[in-house]
Amino acid sequence: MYNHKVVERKWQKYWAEHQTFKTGTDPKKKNYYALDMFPFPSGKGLHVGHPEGYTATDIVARMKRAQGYNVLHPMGWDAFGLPAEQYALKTGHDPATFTDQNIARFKTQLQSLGFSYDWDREIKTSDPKYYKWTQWIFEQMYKNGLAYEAEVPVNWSPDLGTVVANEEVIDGKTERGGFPVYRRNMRQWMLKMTAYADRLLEDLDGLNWPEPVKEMQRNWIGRSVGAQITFKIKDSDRTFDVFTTRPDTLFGCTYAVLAPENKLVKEITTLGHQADVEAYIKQIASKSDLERTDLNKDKTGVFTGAYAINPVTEKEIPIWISDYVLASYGTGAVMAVPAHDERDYEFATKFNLPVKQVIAGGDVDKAAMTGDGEHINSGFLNGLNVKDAKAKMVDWLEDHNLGQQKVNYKLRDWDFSRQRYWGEPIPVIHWEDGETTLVPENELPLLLPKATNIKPSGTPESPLANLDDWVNVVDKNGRHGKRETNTMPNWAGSSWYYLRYVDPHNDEKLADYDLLKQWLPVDLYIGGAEHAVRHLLYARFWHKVLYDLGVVPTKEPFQRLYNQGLILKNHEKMSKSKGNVVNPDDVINEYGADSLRTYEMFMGPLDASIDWDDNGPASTKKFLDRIWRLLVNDLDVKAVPQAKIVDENDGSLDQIYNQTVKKVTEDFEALHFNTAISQLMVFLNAAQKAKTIPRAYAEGFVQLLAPVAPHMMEEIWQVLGHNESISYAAWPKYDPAKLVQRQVQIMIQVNGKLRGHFTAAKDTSHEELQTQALANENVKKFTAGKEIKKVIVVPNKIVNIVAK
RNA sequence: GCGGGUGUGGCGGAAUGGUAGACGCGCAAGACUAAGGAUCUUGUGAUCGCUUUUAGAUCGUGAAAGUUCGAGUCUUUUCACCCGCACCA
Repeated sequence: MYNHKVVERKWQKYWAEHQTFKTGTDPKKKNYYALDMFPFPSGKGLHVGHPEGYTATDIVARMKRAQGYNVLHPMGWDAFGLPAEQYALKTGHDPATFTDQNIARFKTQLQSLGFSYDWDREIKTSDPKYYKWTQWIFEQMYKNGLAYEAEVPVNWSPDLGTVVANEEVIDGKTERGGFPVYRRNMRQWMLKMTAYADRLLEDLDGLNWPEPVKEMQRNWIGRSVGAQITFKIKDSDRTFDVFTTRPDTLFGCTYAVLAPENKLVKEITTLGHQADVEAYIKQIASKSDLERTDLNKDKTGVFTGAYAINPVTEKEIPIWISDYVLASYGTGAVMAVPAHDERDYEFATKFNLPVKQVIAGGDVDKAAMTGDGEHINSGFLNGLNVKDAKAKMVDWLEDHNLGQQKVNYKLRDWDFSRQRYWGEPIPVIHWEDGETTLVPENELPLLLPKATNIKPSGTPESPLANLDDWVNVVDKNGRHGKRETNTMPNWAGSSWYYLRYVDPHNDEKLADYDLLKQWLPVDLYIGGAEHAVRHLLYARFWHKVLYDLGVVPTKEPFQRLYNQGLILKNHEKMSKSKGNVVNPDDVINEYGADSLRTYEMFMGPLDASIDWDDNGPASTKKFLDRIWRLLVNDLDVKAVPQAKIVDENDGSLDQIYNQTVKKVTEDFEALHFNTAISQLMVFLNAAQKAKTIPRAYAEGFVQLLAPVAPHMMEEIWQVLGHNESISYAAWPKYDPAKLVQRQVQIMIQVNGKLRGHFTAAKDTSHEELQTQALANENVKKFTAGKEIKKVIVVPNKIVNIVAK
């Protein structure tokens, strides 16, 4: 009987001792880079969702090795970040120790699944040897004007004691922990991601990624073309700019709205309105983002008392403030055209502001008219449609120096500061004379100091601010300075880790350029869809920056991306609180890693979210055990059953074997593991029924299954008489000549309904098929007394008789 | 509200416009057994029919319409669920 506990341990040991999965460097071979999204080593250990994506890449990696590729298949740890720090705070642990313990546990678990990682290339983002280069990349960005400090509106989470990026705010709450987020201005380090907006958008087109992910990134970047228009303020030499996608409606602009956070607000508010405006701003500031969105239906705002001049009508329009105008998009000010914008319409209706229709159609007494139409009340635009009017208005604005065409993005610069301890220190010193300098490159890494009190300070300073010895520095001229106390967000380390795997021990560079040239871009990258925007956008951004610096040879990091689905339990996400978590350790213990791997690949399409079936691993174990019994002698487990596994080929399995080789190879390549395994089951069923199995077919079958269930297949491979690991045995090939069926089943339809069938030799002529079909007894019943109008013959498939 | 996706047996799921339900789970019957939760064999969409065997008939891929000799697959409308974005001017 097959004992998975003994055999799995045996081969895991063998692989480690023989360095079976050391990355190949044979210059004669092609290279293949199969990458998993590295995990954040949480305290909970691996859950059953992790092995799904990991098994998928492992299968491809193993197949590629057998197909003669050098394969880079690494694993590492996304070790910095809030969850570890939160947990450490709660339990009084040091996050470094705690993280290392978690890593050790994760690694043991991953190894027990038999993944073919090259563990010599293991990395962790919290390792100074690693984050030295994270800091180095930051410094390059700073030198190139891509990292800058600014007072910006941020998402502040008092509960976490830090700001979070826009991308980390879900429904007005923090992604981690679900805490409320408040808007406030803070001095932050920003990365100028917007400078790459167009390239991030354009280069999506060439990527082999799921279309929904590309679409999400496009939406997130949110490019829109419009005009920036300058408005003068009445009785003042001040002006402000607005961004609009509808410059054609400028004649209909009857008021303007500034975001409450707009700096201009204080300056223009007239004496009589100061109290109102201040009260409103205060009210807005005390509301979380969530509360602000909840107020969606009901628009709020106050009049500033100031007026602007509509540049085209030269009429006075009131300036209001309202939180429906976002400070962080465009210019933080809008021109309101209530007749042709739903939001403006709602606001104007509520506050009794004038509505002026400038495009014919609709009924602006009832609702805003946002469609296309002929311009009216619009001077030189009258009679034009929207498209032409836009162009003409932009020309007019440019001629009069009042505005120009402008492209805007929803994408914001990346808020790169966290007021927390467990992250990469930002290598910057602020000097007493106001100068800001980088920590010199030869002094990197700037180590994260050991600290006992890592509680968030609740202020814009991180806990590092309390470490006087660390914070205070003096240069050789006696000038005093303070280190930057903000740390990097945990997306920093994960934005370039795939580069480090290529050359993980290099002390001179983040990775050797020639090696990067050999391995990039990543051929296959599999991970969860939750990273569709954030991680993948950040990584692409960093990659492009490094490309411009000549550090990496490609424009894009990941050529082919695939998202694995979730594994559900009773149609719900698994979670501790629901008590429906399946622990892979238990499954491995009872059924073996091979059974778990096979089940997770068999359960359905890789990208679908599918319910976990408690019988699943048992069923795949049954399948694997049937293979074992078929190929290994019951009495002497070191030999094959001689009567069954023979050197002669009686031809009975020819067709199905060759079909299986073809389908499994193609399906693995396409990541259709469920249908590949199903085909292997079909072959096994046929092989069990066959009198004998040619040894070559038995071996080929074992090879095809080896990427999925490597431990048992290694063992059987050995029983079949091989001394070397199955990993590099050349991948089976199929003989196209043997795929062809001699006999085919021809289905007969009458008026599109199936009425019978017969067997015919392949490539029987049209006429012959038609004659045979019409002669069928059951068919005659349905054609009797009817006129045969037409007979459609699809060779080797079907005959359809149209009778009336 | 906008964008994207998915709807197929009791369940997970297969099906280049050409035999719907491959493969597996579950279930049922039988065999081997002291026993079986092991293993093997057979059956398994619904309804009817046949029930001595072999056939066979009607319906059936969320719903409705359309294109076609022929639609799970293509088109339109609609419903449900899931994911993403959510005042982006």
